[in-house]
Amino acid sequence: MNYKELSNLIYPELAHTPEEYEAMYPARELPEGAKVTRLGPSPTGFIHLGNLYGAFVDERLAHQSNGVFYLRIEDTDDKRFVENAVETIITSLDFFGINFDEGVTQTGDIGTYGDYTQSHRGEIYRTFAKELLSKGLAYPCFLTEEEITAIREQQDAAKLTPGIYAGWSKYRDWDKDPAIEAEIISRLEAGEPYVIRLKSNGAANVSAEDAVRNTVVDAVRGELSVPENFQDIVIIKQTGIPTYHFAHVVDDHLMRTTHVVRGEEWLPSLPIHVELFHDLGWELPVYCHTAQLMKIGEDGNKRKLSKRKDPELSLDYYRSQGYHPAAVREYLLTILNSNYEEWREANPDAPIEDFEFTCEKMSSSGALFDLDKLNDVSKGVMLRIPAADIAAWLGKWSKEFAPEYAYVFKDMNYLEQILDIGRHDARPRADLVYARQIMDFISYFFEESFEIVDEYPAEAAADAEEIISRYLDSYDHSDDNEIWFSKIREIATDMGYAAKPKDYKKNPDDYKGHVGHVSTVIRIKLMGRAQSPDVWTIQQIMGEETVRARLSK
RNA sequence: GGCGCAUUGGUCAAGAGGUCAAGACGUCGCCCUCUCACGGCGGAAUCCAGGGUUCGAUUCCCUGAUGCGCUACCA
Repeated sequence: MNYKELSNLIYPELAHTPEEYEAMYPARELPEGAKVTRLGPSPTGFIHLGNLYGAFVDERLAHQSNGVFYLRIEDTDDKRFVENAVETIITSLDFFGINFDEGVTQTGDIGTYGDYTQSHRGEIYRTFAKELLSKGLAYPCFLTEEEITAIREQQDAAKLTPGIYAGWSKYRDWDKDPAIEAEIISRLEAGEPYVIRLKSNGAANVSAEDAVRNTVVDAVRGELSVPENFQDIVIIKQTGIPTYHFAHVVDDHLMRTTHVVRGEEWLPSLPIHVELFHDLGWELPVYCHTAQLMKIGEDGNKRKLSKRKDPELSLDYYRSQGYHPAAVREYLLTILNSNYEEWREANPDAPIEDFEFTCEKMSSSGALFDLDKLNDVSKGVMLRIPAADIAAWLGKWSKEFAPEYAYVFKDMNYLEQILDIGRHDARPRADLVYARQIMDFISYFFEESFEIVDEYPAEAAADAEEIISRYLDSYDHSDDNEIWFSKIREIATDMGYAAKPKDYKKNPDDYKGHVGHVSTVIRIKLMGRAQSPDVWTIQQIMGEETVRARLSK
């Protein structure tokens, strides 16, 4: 029996030939330089910051080159499937502004290079597996788990590289041994389970410097010298489903992906992909192996973001804390491209799309996620969003994640005024960070959440009652900021406080305290806390009634 | 164990064979100031180690260390 006959025995009837698939999915007609990228999540229903990080690279690369960005569902691991996962993936990415041009959507596939769900593409994978079989570049393998374990033990004992490769699977060279040929045929006919393995051309167990190497250009890391693969890796599992390696090669070729963006954990399997592309006679895509986002583990060491261990890094965490998607995007870009911050400083109001993202500017070592930095970036982003938009966005957030704050949204006009305090000054305030923080920051504006949390300053505590009553007596809601403050000064000096903090600092013995202490007493009575924006402005927004009520309580 | 990738302040990082080794976040101090925030000024803080090449290496080479990853019919 020759290779072709064996391939026909394994896959007797297939709808199309490889050539037909090539014709069905022709090279894309796109403008010069357009990049085709894809996101290929497994439907585990969990997307974290690291996924978003990668998705941004794909999205930017495609969209800034007028290319195509598509979503492919990589569900070749049947054990990991989670219900509704696809919906979760699409909606969470959409929330952060990641939109696909093609591929799987909630209402079916879009585009002519599908099907975009790997589990629906069995026929295609079989066709190309058959192609490899018929050329003697793949073979059926009946090794059982026990046999493989035994092989591994022998290899360990002999200090050889573990795995199935030349010399270890008797099925590899079936064509040279009639007995094995007969065994394969009879087991195939009996319907016994088997996998299809690549019959690698590489030489096994040669030293690192003697290994044959190929040069692959990686857009992030530059030239990579990748050693030749020699492992007979599985391309089609017992279930008939392809492994990632095979699906990646077939899909990215047929879907005409130009740039494969993936995490650096794939670097070690690059040799496999290089061989597969070569065996199928296809051109390699441009690889962009990105560094992983890391975090500090319990042991104080850096480690990869983990789905299991870091639920707080799930995208939902940021949504529920109420980080604005634009802030998360902005932060991601700052760690994605080292020249982004500089660009942003020069173009404070430009849309993010104007920034020219490049793989070359990506770091090849993993960055730690930095919440402080995110918060800082967020302040700047929030400043650029109009108060009305923030108010509306907060309302949506509250409905979904924090209904207990419903009272904040009863009067949207009131809320907008609150959010806008000090934001249009020459040196605007930047104190809005994320929704939960904002709820706390503005809590004193609402009777529902107003409470006295700070104590009067020691310098003025004894006089607090008198300060409040004098203040209330002199209070005129129509005073402008200047008159209002001159009255505070008057109360302060009257009662033995310095009109200027400097005077008090110079001669602390001449005064009980300074005007700041006096105004802090008022601030605490009114806002419940020692720190807040300008008192006069807050009073104007709160309204006379509330001000008088709080002062007289 | 083998293989791969990485290594500049606490964090993110720029950088070139000769620099006072950018900048941002954080931190500390001062200034502005009714508090806070904003803003301004200033400080502390970094080239993993050892060899080699060189007049000179943080930069180039080697070795080691450390971290991360891969070593599945998971992706």
